Amino acid sequence: MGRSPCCEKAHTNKGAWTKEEDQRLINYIRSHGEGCWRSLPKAAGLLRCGKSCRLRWINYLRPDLKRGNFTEEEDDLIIKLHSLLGNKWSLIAARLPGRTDNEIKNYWNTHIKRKLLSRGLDPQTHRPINAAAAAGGGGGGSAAKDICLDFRNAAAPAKSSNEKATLSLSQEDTKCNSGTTTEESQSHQQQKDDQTALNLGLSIGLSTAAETPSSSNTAESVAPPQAPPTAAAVGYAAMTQSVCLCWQLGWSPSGKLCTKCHNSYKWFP
DNA sequence: AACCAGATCAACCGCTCCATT
DNA sequence: CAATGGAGCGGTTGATCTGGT
Repeated sequence: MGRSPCCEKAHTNKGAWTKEEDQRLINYIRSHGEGCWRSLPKAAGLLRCGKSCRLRWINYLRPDLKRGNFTEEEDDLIIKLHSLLGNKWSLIAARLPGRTDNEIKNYWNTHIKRKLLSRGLDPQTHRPINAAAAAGGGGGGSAAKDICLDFRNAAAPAKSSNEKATLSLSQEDTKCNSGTTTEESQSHQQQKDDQTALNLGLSIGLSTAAETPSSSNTAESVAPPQAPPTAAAVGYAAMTQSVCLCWQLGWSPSGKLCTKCHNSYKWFP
């Protein structure tokens, strides 16, 4: 059944790249650009798998790579992004110019994990380790679950009629944490600070055609629909319909939406 | 100097996603 | 609509480096 292998394994080199191979790849991409990776090795005269060429180029040879140690700012940004996105290294890398997903992944596993552990935080959930254990059982899920999507509260009488179906990760909006120990409260405070500093303008597009907002959509301007749904309405919608979560993180050049959202929110290009 | 353990990072592997046919 | 193939992603591996004994 399977598909043909991505390359002829019998005739490909493996392991570390030689200078000559690097040079061949660089020369080829300089003159032809990044085209079809599958056919590139042959065209470039390399006995390598296309995937291997792609990886080598992206992770090591690309001219715009920033080599060297990560700065404190980059550290913090990675932690914040990871708390929101989980192990979506490519998305995280997209926010760090000159850094690759592989580099960030390695850095996370070797440095940041330890850093968070030393702060008493679970690297996966970004919650205090005690709380993570207490929340326990199946609670070892991805960090992305940290984002509070608690529509049960929304279904209750709304605190404010202006509540929107928009996730802006400010302190007020992250109500899921409930740590109580001193250690927890310290790291909780840290977490709050982190989240306060970063507003990625996450938005939730309910997959209903009932709303037709008219503003443009950018990371900074995730405007509510003209007549914002009440929290109760949002909660009701969430309970009665499938919810489509489109994260408008603001860095996708294509800004693609799922088909449902695209159809529902007609103001998107 | 020799050995070992832990840390680091480049590269591989298998899988999924998505466009095309 | 299903099959196919290429690209990309995330997890894992293994070679190399570094620091401690």
